[in-house]
Amino acid sequence: MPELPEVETVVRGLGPLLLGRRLLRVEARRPDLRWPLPADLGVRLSGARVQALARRGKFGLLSTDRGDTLIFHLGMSGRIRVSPGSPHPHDHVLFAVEGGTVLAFHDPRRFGAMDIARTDALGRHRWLAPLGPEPLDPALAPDHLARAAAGRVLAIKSLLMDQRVLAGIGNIYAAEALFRARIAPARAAGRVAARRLIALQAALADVLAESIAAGGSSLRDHARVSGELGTYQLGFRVYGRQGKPCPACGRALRLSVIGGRSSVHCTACQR
DNA sequence: ATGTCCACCTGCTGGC
DNA sequence: TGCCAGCAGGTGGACA
Repeated sequence: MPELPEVETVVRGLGPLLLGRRLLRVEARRPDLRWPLPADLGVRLSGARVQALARRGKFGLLSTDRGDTLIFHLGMSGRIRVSPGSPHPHDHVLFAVEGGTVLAFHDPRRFGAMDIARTDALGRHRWLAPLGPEPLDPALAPDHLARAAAGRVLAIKSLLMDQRVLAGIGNIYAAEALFRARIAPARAAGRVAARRLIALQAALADVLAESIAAGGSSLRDHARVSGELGTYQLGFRVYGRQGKPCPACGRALRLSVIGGRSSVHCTACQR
C-alpha cells in the first residue's frame, strides 16, 4: 500500500480535479470495505463542494463546505482512478464531480476504509487521534524517535512502523531508512544509540521526500490519480532486493521476517 | 503495558 | 502450458 509518499501523491493529484468543485453524486457500490462504510456517505457528500484536501499519516482527508471531512485509507491495494466508462470490478465508491469527471475508489483486497467526521472534530476521530507526528513536519523534534525508542525491546523496524510513533511509515520506507542509517532492522530499539536514531529520523525524512518527488513507488497497485506511475521503486536500495548485491558493499542482501513483515537488509553494513 | 501472531481479501508470480 | 502455494505497500484484535 500506499505509505505516506503514495498517499501524498494521490492527494496532490486530486487537488486539480476536486478543489472548489461540487460533488454531484457519491455512491457506494457495496456496504463495506475493511469496515462498514458510513450509511450516510452518499447523502452527506452528494452536492457538497470540496474545500480542502490533505493527508495525515496514511489517511487522505477531503473536506467539504458542509463541515464534513471524508477520511480514506487505501489499505494495501487501494487506488483512486479516473473512471471514464462503466465501473470496473473493485471500483467500490464512485464520485461524480461537477464538470464531468468521475473518480473511483478502487481496492481489490478491500483493506481500505472510509469514514466521515465533522471537520471541527477531526482530531478526535478514532483513526486520527492515536497517530504520532508527521515525519516531514519541520517542527518535529530531531530526537523524537530517540525518545520513543528509549527502553523499548521491540525491533527498531517495528517501532518505525508503529503509527503512534511516527505517522505514515510502512514496510518500504522503514527498510530504506534503516539501510541509509546503517542500522540492523531487528535490533532492539532501546539499544540503538541516540545519535544513530537521530540520524535515522533524518534519513527517513530524506527517503520520504525523495519518494514524494518521484510520485511515490509503483509496485502492483499504486498509481497517481492520473494513472501515471510513480518511479521511486527504481530507487530502492534494499526493499525487494533480497539476494542482490548491497549497493554499498556488494554482499548479498538478506531477507528476514521481523514482526511478521518481510525485511531486507545488508548484514555487513547494517549493525 | 509490551510484543507476537493471525486474520482479513484478491491477484500475481515463481517453481514444479 | 497449467496449477497452486506463497506472498504482497496495513492494521486491529486475540493472546502470552
